[in-house]
Order: sequence, then C-alpha cells, then structure tokens
Amino acid sequence: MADTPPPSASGTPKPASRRVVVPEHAALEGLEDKWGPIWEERGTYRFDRTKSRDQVYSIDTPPPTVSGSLHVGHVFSYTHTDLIARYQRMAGKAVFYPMGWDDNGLPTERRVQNYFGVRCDPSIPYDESFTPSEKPDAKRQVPISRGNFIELCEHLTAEDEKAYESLWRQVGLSVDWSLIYTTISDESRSVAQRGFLRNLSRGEAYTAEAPTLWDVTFQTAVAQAELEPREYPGHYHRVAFHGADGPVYIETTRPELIVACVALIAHPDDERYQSLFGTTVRSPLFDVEVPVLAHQAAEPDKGAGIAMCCTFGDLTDVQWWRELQLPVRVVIGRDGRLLRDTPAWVTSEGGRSAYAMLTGKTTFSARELVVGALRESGDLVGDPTPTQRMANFYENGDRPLEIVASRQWYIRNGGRDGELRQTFVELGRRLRWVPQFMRHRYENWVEGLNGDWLISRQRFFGVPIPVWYPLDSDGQPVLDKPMLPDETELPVDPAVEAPAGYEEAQRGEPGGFIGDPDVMDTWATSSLSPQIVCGWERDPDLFARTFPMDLRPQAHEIIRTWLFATVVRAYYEHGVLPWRTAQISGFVVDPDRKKMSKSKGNALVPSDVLQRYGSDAVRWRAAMSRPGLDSPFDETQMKVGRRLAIKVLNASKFVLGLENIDVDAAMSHPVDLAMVGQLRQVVELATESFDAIEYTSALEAAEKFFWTFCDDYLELVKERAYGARGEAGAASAKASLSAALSVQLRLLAPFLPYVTEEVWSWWHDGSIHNTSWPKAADLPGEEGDAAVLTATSEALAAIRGAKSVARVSMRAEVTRAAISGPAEQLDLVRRGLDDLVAAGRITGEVVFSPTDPSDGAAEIGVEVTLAEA
RNA sequence: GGGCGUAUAGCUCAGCGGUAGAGCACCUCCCUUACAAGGAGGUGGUCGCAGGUUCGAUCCCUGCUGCGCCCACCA
Repeated sequence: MADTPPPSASGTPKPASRRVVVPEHAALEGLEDKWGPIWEERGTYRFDRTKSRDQVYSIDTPPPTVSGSLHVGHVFSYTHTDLIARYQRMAGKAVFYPMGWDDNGLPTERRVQNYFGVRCDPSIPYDESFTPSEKPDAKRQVPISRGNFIELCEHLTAEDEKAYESLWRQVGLSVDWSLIYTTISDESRSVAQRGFLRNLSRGEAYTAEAPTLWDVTFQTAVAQAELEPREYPGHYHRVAFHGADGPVYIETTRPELIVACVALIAHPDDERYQSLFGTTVRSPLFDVEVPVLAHQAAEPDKGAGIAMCCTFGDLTDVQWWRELQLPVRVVIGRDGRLLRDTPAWVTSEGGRSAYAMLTGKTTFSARELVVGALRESGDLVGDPTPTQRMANFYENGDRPLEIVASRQWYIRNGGRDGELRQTFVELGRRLRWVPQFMRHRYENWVEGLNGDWLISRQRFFGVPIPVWYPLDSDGQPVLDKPMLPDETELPVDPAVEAPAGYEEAQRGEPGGFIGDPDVMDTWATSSLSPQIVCGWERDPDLFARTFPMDLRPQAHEIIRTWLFATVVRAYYEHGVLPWRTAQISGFVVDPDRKKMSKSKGNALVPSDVLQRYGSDAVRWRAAMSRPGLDSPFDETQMKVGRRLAIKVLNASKFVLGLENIDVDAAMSHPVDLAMVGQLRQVVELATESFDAIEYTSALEAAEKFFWTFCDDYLELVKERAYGARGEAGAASAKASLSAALSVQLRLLAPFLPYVTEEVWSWWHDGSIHNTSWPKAADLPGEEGDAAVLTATSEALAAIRGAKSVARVSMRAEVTRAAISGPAEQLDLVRRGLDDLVAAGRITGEVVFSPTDPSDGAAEIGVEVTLAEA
C-alpha cells in the first residue's frame, strides 16, 4: 500500500516520455484482475486528508446489510455512487469514499441461527470450548450463551464481508478500502452509545412504559418504520354486548380480545348510538362493565359502526386509549399467549370461569374457544364471515404483531410534537434531493408520524443500551435512577461490565445493580454513519475536513428509516443537515416490473453477470438508469456496454498505433477543427450533467460523440493520418486524434474504469483516475466550424447509402459524385472534400449542384456513379 | 382515502410549443490494413384516452384510464 496520497488531479495530462506501447492483442478479459491490485498498491483511491473541507468531496456510503449475498440491484446503485466519486476525484476533489458493513441486528442473528443451528439463551453461561455443530439442524436449534452467540455472529459476518469486498472490488468501486467500518465494531458502538448518551442528557432520548408493537416470534419490540401492512385472513364475528335496553352488536375480527375490552366506541354524530353514549354495557362471557363512548376516529360505515376498543388490538385502540384515557387491560403476553393469571378486572364468577379455559392459549386457539363459547351463550350472531384484513407485521416477521405494554427507549422524532415535526420537515426541504420528487416521500413520512422513535430491541447482537439500574433492598430495579458510563469508557456492555462504584459480584443482588438488557436497533447505529466515518470525537481533524458530508446515496425504500433517522441525529448533535445532497437510486426490477430482492427469489447473482460481460459493461448498464427511476434487468443491454468497451479498445489501438504523433503539432484541417470544436461542447455538457448528478446524460453525451468520432471522423481522416496527403495534414490529424482520444477516455473513465485505464497505460504513466477531468481548454487549436464535420459526415453517409443500396463493398470506387444540397451546406462539404474523397473512394470527378432553398430540400444528397465491378 | 412517479417504435428509453429520436431486436448488404465480440444501409410510431389554451400540442392546462411506488386505514 502506498503511504503517499495519490497525485492530485490538476493540469492537462501529458503523455509519458517513453514510447507508446500498443499491445498486439488487446482484450477486455482479465482487466479487472490486472488493475484492481495495481490501484490498491498505488493507492489510487486513497483519501488525501491534507485537503481542507472545500477541497474534499465526502460520501456517506450505505453500509449494506451483511446477510449472505448482494444482488444486481446493489451493483447498480453502488455503481451510481462510484460514478459521482470518480467524477469528483478527476474534477480535483479529494474524495472521501468509505465503505461499511451493517452487520449488527436481527438479519445477522437470524442468519447465524439458521447457518449454525443455534439460538441465543442469555441465561446460559459462556462456554469457552463451544464449537458449532458440523451438521447444524436449523429446526432443532442448540441453545447457547449470549457470548458464544455473539462470537458466531462476528465470525460469520467476517466471512460475508470478505465476499462483499471482493465483489465491490470487481465492480471497480473507487472506495478507499482503508476506510472500512462495521456497525458492530468498537468504534461504531462507541459512537452509537455516545450519541445515545448525548441524546439522553439533552432529553431527546427517554424511556417509557407504553403500548409497544411486539413481534412474538422474535420476542422484541419493533418501530413504526419497520411495520409492513399485509393481508391476513380472518373472520368478522358479530357479537352482542349486553346493554340496559337490550343487546348492542359489534363486529370484530379478534373475539379473543373481548376480555380486554375497555369501551365500545362510535362516532359522535352517529344517530344509532346517541342514546347509548354515557351508558355502560357488559361484555359477553366475561361480564365486564365497559362504557360506550364517542370518538371521531370511529367510522360509522365500518363493521357495525361501533367498535370494541381493547388495550390493545390495533393502533386505533392505542389512540383511543390515549385520548379517552382508558385503562390498560393486558391479556396477551410477550410470548403471544393469553396471560396465565385471570385478569383482576374480570370479577364475576362466570367471567372468571370463562377465562380459565383461555389461560396460556395462543391467540389462535383462544379465538376458537371464545367463538365456541359465544355460540353456546347465544352472543354470536350468525356464522363468522371470512374476510381479508390488513394487519401489521414486522418486515422480517411472519406473524402479525401484537401490542403489549412494555418499557422501551425512545428518541424524540417529532411523532408526538408538531413543532419538532415541522423542524424536520423544514430540514428535509433544505436538503438537495436527486431526483427532486423524492422529497415527497420524506415529507409524507415525517408528517404522518404517530409516535416517537422506538430504538430498544430485546435482542442480542447489537449495540447495548449503555445504562445500569441500582437495585433496591428488595432487589427491584430503580428505573428512574439510571446509572450512565463516562464517555471515555465507551463502548460498554452493561451485561458483563459493572457500573462505576460497583463490583461485578453485586450484579442482581439487592442493593446491587443490573444492566439494561436491551440493545439498540440497527438504525440507531447506522443513523450515525456520518459521525462514524468522519471520526466524530475520535479524530476532530478528520471530522472538520469531511463533515457535513456532500453526498448521501441510498435507496428510496429507506428514506423513512435511514435517511430520516440520520437527519434527526445530526440535527440533535450538530444542529445541521448531515449532507448537502441525497441521491436516491431506483430499483432493478425483473421483467415483470417487480423489485428484485433476495426474499422474493427473483434476485440475480451479480458475479455471473460481471464475469460474462465484464465490469465495464455492467457499469455502463447501471449508468444508463437515471437516478430514482426503476430499471428492468435485461441482459441484452449488457452487450451494448460491452461493445462500447471493445470499441474504446480498438479505436485507441488505431489512434495510438499511428507513427510519430506530435501532440503539439498545429491542428489546421477544417475537419479536425470541427471535430475538436464539437468535442469541446461535449465536455461542457458532460461536466454540467455530472455537476447535476445526471450521470446518464454525461454518459450519453460522451458516448454519442464517441460513436460519431469512430464511425465518421475516424473514417474521414484515416487516409490523411497515414500520410496520404502530406505531412501537415497528417500532423494535424494525428494531433487531433490523440487530443480527442485523451479527452474522451477521461470522459468515459468514470463509467468504464478498466478499459480506459488499460488504454491510458499504453501512453501515460500513472492512473487515468488521478488525472484531471477534461476541460474545453484541453483541446487546443483555433475555433473551427463544427458544422464542417456534420456536413461532411452527412455526405459520406449518403455515399455509403448509395453503395449499400447498390450492394457493393464500401471500398468500391466512385467514378463520379454529384453532391446536392443547400449552397451553404455545400460550402461546408467543400472544406472537408479531400477527406470525403478519400473516405468515399471517389476516384473521378465531383460536382456540386446547389438546391433551391424554396424546394425545402435541406439535406445533403450524393448521386454516385460506381466503377464497373 | 391522500401523495409521488410513469405512459413515445416489438423491447429499453431520450426528447419537449414548430414536419417524431437513439440503442437493442428485425431485414438487406459488405471480410474494409483499429475493430466480424465488426462495418454500412433499411423497415418500423394517429407520442395512453377525452376535452381545453394556441396560428400550431407528443410537449402547456383540466379530467379520466393503465402501471409502479410511498403514506394512511385495518372494528
């Protein structure tokens, strides 16, 4: 590895003094393996930390979740970022381009469970000699200690991360691989815990006992941002509550929750229930008295128009509970089963015996039992009618979430504070979004928040909440007197370390302490990615040079999570937006326009595609999908990119194979000046596009010109460059060809880093990726008339067309050419006539016949007479 | 229910007040000293539908419709 920073990009690159060496057989194959190690060795992409903030371009790379494999969609979106990184580097910035792995959290735990056939049981002591089974059985998971479990997580993620890095290197991401981070590392843990402690000290984080969305499979709380509504089959049950003046019918899909009913609720304007408001009714089976209340969130046309409110069946229940100040009646435990103890509010004998049959049952069997009992008691009207109801699921779970009351940690995000919410909306408006319309996603989400951000998880492989609680003389934790570590001690694990002033032996003892058992959700760490990579509090010098960052590239599906959470944390800690620009990439979708994802089984393994077409080709295809737009995967498109890369190779072989190129020779020929003039415009267009993060437009401009350059210009000047019409003409052609090639290779370098580097190495020392982005001024020579090339090319195309129609070779001699067109067009053709004559193989006379402009014939036409075959 | 995006050639997409564009695919031809993993030429579209503005609309406005996504709802 090079210790010295890469040469800064400045000035017009000069060819090496050594002779140009064009290989006999140039090919794309093997370029990845050749250049990857050289870039690493030379430190081509190393961040130059001597540069000040205004000379730095810093990128907040998304750390991919380490859960086994990356797919083609990842390759595309990470390439989009790399295009910008490479452009900025060539444009003279010191590019701060780290890479991270998101390896903490549930996806990792789940993968470890399946991979090794284990599960974490925190009550088991650490076993130093533990080794996972050779033949794990995912169905019969072996319980192991938390310590052993975490070791397995670390082991497996380390393996996965190697594979990820190797893929990214193959793709050619110009990441500075010395700037690697993982979200479970000590450094990330320190940052996450420090961030949390700061939030806590400023009152932005707090703990509260509250209704919490709970996944009974994973045994953890989940946050609003992790919800996924899904269709879930159920039945409507029409059930009678007993009122003073007869039965009141409600409809419910969850009869097992009747015991937890705290009120019946109808809309205040609903005529049917006016007389019932203020009265009470008794629940069937359990005979619990509940009030009938009015609330505007009740919808008259839903079900019976009057709802059974339970604490808690769904989020509307939570709203009613909060706004109508209803009691909490918890019947479902964290295991998803009905509580063993008969609830205290069920007082009648009949009610208590009715509950007896439900204790410890799953919600599913409890429902069946309750329905049977209701049918028997006559409180069920008719048969349950099947329905598809929407239920909230944890995005990684497969059982509907329950709502349980539990103590959790929260960070304020405006979900319960309109003013704060508005602050975050405002911050979102100050961010530059690419594409712009993605801002709506953000505003939709922030404005729809209904609670603070729940960050604690009852899991194992994550960043521990850095908090202890003293135990009173009864051994009960004193929750309102948390004990916090000093920032210098971070990271801490309260599960194995004792707080200051305590001995480990006092853990769990009366008068001793306990550690908070929870870990933070992975977003609570990744929301600090700018702080982690920029060295917040660890390396103030680096931080000053890189933060706030320039670019946050990410997928649109995680605007509500990663992007929003990062804005929240940076605002609290630094009072600023964490970056200037958010670049939102679209999805790669399958031919049916469905998002490609591993879980859907339609994901493509990228290594195959990269192998077959080459990295440059795949990158080209990625670059053709514009920011924020979904793009279908289509292999035939890869071939187009590959063809471009091959063309670069071949055209370069031709240009650099010319003898005695004098780069300082005067460009004098009108066709040369025209080509160079057009290229100047392309440079400006490509630069503007890149500055606007419109990499696709930059590519299109460069590519379109390049094909014209090859198909028309190169053909026109080939003979002249070989010296057929004298030294001056040849020198002009060769100087133009070489200048244009240099500029075009650099325009294409961000897209095709391998082939451009290969060609560059034939005639330059050092990497093309450390040279300067081309400027119009790199193309010397007087201002030419760009139209000369266009007109001459048009005439050449007409000659080719005539030959094609006549079914003769392009080499066929033309004994007479009559060129027609508007007079001013013909003048342009005259200026390039010698090249046209050579390229068109015109051996006889050329006549010009101007057309009358009033005829409307604006095009150049050529009538040819061909030599006898 | 609210919002965002999108609709142009068989496919993927540009364009955008002034006579429809590219690439792929398809057809025809051509071994030409950078390139047959190539080159040249060609076929192909009432620019989703209906109104409106305008001398003129694929483009601007309004309303529909299809597709995709985000948010909300979940009795």
